[in-house]
Amino acid sequence: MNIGAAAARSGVSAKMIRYYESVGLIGAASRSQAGYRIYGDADIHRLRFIRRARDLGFSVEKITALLGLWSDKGRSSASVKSLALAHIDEIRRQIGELQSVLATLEDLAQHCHGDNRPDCPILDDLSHGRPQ
Amino acid sequence: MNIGAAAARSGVSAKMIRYYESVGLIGAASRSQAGYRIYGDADIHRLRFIRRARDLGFSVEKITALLGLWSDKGRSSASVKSLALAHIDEIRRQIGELQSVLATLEDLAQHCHGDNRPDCPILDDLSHGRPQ
DNA sequence: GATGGGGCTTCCCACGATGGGAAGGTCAAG
DNA sequence: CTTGACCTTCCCATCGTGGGAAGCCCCATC
Repeated sequence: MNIGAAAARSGVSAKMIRYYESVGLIGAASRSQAGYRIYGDADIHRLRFIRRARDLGFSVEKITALLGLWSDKGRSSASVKSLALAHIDEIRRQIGELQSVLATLEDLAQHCHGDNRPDCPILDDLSHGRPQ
Repeated sequence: MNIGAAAARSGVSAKMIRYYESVGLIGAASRSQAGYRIYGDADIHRLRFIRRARDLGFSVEKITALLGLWSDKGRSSASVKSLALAHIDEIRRQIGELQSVLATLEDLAQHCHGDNRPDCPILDDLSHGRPQ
């Protein structure tokens, strides 16, 4: 299977497959006589794993660790879980930050009458760091 | 005031002040005879505005629009509010995505016993796209 | 007046993950 | 054999930020 077919079957673009190879997330694919990369079912499986993990927000670096645990038959589920929990904490932190920003903006927008007058608490806040 | 002092007083690094100038977010600063950038209180004010807006997650592009409205005495608060509301929607969307990912990960982590056995629903999900 | 240290300048590079595109080789169908 | 789709490598761009080098400038201290 060429890289295009592998991309279609894995949901990872050809561009990204080459990129993942360049950063060592997947090993160098074997090549045809013409130099085309050749992939098998195991590669598709691995690429789908990567795709799913990316969708869940894991960085390439974290996925490297996950892939190591995935292929390590003797690993403990505890080590996988700790990676997942760390990621969960990170996401919770991001959500918290966004919610804080959101609350500020909602508050500002609520106090902005939004008509044709130029007075605007939003700009006042941006300008002075404090409402009014 | 030189760029270092302006950075200290605005909370925007000297690097970023030069960057904002290069992308047109702030005008080119006047220069001393030696070529040093010179800033005044109005510039500090503008930089603080930018800093605050960045903290609230506005992109440089959006800040360009906000700055335009800020300096336009005849603008309506409605136009500012619509920018803010669009940003609010964007943040809500981001929070929603993160919450969806979080729910998935929490579910997976909850079903991973996290002991020394190798069975791990997290890796199973990443591997097959569906638990088990 | 010389010297040193810190600040300023511009320019290049890096991040992370992704896409775009050019130039050139290859394959398969007609 | 031609044509079009596919593959290769290489470079560039994104977005906002930081690091660092080479070279000039300013001020204080000796």
